[in-house]
Amino acid sequence: MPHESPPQPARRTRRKEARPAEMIEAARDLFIERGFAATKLEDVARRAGVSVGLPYVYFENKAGLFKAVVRESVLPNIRLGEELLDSYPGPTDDLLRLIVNRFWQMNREPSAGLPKLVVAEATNFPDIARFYMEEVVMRGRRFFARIIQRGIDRGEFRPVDVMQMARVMAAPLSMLTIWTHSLAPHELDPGATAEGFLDAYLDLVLHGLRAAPKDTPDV
Amino acid sequence: MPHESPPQPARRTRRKEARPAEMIEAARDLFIERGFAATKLEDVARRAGVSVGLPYVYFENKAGLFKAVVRESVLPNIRLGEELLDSYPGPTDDLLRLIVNRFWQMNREPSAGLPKLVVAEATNFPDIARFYMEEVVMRGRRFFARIIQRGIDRGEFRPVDVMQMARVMAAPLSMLTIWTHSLAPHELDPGATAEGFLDAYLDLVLHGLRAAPKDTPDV
DNA sequence: CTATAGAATGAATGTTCATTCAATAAACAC
DNA sequence: GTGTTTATTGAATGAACATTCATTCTATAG
Repeated sequence: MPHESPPQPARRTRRKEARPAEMIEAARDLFIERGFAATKLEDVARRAGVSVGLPYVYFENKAGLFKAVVRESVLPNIRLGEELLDSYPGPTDDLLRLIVNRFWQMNREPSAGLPKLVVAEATNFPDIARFYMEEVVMRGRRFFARIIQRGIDRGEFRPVDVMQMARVMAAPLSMLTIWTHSLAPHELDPGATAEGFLDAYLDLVLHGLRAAPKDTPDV
Repeated sequence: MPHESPPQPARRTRRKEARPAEMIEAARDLFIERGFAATKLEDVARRAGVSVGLPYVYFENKAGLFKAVVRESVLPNIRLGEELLDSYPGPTDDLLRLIVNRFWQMNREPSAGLPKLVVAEATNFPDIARFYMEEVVMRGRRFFARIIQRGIDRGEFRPVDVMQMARVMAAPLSMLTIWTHSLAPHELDPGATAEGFLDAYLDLVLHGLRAAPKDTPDV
């Protein structure tokens, strides 16, 4: 008989640094798909390519892993749009279009399932809910508030209650993200695409905020 | 010693007709609060005032109870707004304001937590997801589409992609409902009320759909 | 008042996991 | 090579929980 197992990555490799991230990623995907309670740690371990016992070396327990998932998945995606907002010189219309485009790209990443997960588990994990409120929700509101304020300051948008309008503007995008990871796979209307939704969203928002209704261009 | 237990409802009463509804209600509240997997049937039974075994007399198992919860909780609240839409004679602006008011009232009922529950469990219960898509989502979209079409037909709203805009218009309301049963209890901004949200929502939508931008009133 | 049907109970069962930890084997020092 | 450290394993443990069903009790008929 010739040699054995050349392509297999050799079980029991020691990679102390890479393990936590790999387990967090595996846990994130399964928690998002099935929810916290319905996810077995054994499945997480299998997907991460480790044994059942290893998560307990790096995390206190299942809840600790969950908290790590939320904390680690939240931070990366936050600064992207904020930089854009600060540097963009053109009209706020176009800025918003650009931001929606970036959002649409981000929405395809696996971590985009987090909002659904957090919403589903908020009651069972109050400290995670608080963390998410501070780090994501409040930050997101301020982000949209700044965009609206920018439009008002430049005379492009009419004056509105900026903080409330920020919440309303964020809502359809949050809903789209949650939707993508829940009911979207069971969509019955072939025309109900994310692109169509975002087009209509921009249409409504830009018309709804526009300052000087002097002309009425089509679409 | 005088008599015993006059106010107690006497354990082991036989009420074949009332039991299912009572267990469904108890299950609904707990499923919404904790999620399906994290809810113990023993807790459901206790809250419904029955023994652990009784749910299995009326439902096949825990999943069967879950499905009954969704099916029973969905139907009641649907026709309310549709009747209003058919009978209302005035401007579509006012009709929408009225509908949002009714929605706001419905949002306080316990069954308003269903969207969050369905979204959270959609992946684990595909047939429930399909049912909900048909009975609630599609119906809701058609409802909003009819409102928009009504406004366009009456010359009050500008022409838009009606089906897409219906989805966008429904999104903030769905989001508010989900929000109420997830992160709202951890709100950090005292000004972030549901009323303020709905005011801004109406403000945005009515300006965003308005047909003839001849004047620019405040508010 | 007694008998019968069937609604309701709750102790018992079996399974499904989260969690533990003694054993194993990479990696590295010498 | 040999010894030491420690990352990793996976069988074993025990608790939690869904589900069952023989028994108990209520309501109603006769």
